[in-house]
Amino acid sequence: MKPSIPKGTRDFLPQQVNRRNYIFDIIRRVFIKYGYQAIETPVMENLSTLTGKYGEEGDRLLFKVLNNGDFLNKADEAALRERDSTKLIPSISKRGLRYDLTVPFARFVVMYQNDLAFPFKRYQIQPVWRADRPQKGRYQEFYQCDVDVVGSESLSYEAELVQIYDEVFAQLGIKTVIRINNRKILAGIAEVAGIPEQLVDMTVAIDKLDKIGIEGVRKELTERGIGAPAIATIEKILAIQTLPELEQALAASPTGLLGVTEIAAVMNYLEGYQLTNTLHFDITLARGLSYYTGCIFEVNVDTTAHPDVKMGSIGGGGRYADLTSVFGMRDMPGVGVSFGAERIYDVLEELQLFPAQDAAALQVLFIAFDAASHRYAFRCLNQLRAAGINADLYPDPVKLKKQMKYADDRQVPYVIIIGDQEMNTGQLSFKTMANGEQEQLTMAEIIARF
RNA sequence: GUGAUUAUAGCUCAGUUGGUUAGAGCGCUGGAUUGUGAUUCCAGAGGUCGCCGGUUCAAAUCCGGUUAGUCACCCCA
Repeated sequence: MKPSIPKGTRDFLPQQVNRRNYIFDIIRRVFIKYGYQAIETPVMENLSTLTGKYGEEGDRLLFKVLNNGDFLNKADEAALRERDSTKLIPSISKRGLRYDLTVPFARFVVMYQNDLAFPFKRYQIQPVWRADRPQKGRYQEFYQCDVDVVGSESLSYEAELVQIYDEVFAQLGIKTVIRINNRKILAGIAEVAGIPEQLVDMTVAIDKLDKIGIEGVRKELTERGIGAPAIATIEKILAIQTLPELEQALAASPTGLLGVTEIAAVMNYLEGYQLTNTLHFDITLARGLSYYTGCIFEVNVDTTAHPDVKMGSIGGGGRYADLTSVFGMRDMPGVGVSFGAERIYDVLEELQLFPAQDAAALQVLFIAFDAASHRYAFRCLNQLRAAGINADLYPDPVKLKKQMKYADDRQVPYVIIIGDQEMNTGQLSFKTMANGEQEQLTMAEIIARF
């Protein structure tokens, strides 16, 4: 049979795994430094935990897991007869693959509320699954790196998350623009424009501004049934750049003013803190139609510093007033952000920012001529490993050519060749692959080289 | 859910208006070289042209269907 893997999934070669771990390690270390703790949740959740949390589109993109056993015998007869898949699902599938890390986290918080200390600061780096049609940079299985704090409304956490973004991308060497806005400001705009009940329509349209331009947004707003006077008001406010001007424009909306105050408070926390990346208040940032209620964030590659990189957002998040009420626990506010690890990988690759020397790589390969020197080499190998040097021994004393070729394929920087001569003198042939130079060194001298 | 596009050697791909035995590069195996990789030279192995059907004297090539991949839209990371 011809081997293959499911659509939208990927295998990772050793180099790719090392590079992915490089990204995850940086992110993880920063999370830990800021006091966040790791949790993990199962790949599968009860389907009832997942359905209805991501909208109609989200339900369609959920991977459902077929029940074990004689599931058809227990299937909904009527739905089966009508060939109604949607109606049939509950009776044949009770589990699904997690769609994101936020909903499982909400479930987790409710289940362990008595064991957690609030504010609870958690991070989670795990794969999620979506039955979307795959395309460039989008997969059915991909990793999310989420960091959230729940149980506090303090805006100092918003400031802290900006610092986390800043520090991670500084360490990765990517210049980014961290954009910040506030849902309450968007609500204020809708109020001032006289269309408070069409807030969602307005946000969805504004969110596309980068992509479709002001003309496109105008068209989209019109299509969504928003009148010309309201559109004019919206456009006028979207052009505003500074907080004081915005305060004036939103004077009629207490919610809008609160949003402005919140942004100012976050900026205030960050005053005097030296950011490596650009923090930019962007009134046009909207972040889709998700559950955010306060500050929202999005991170993009700085196109001034990296003009050739064409990449969507590489991170985003925001504050939500109530994470857990769908699971019966009220008044649990939180704020969190996510890192788009898959996209960050692509950016680092394009900018050639991955470290050249791979920490996990093999450093030395032993090569032997015959059975006796192979046994001798095995003991030398143990000494190198005991000294903490990544070392390996070719498994058989076959032709040198074959062993050397393996060393080359493994891209090992040094080879130690052992034969009669070396065993008798204790002076091993230590070869530097890059230039082909060979030296006669004792084990002690070799270990001292690393 | 909508649309476009691709499928030929292990991999990446050529293959003319349909016409002899389907090619290249890389990789693989052996040799030049029984103590040396990457470099050089020589030789060799390796293909049911995704699958099913149709047109034709003749199909990798044209037509229909089908499966799978890729890309874009919707949405999203």
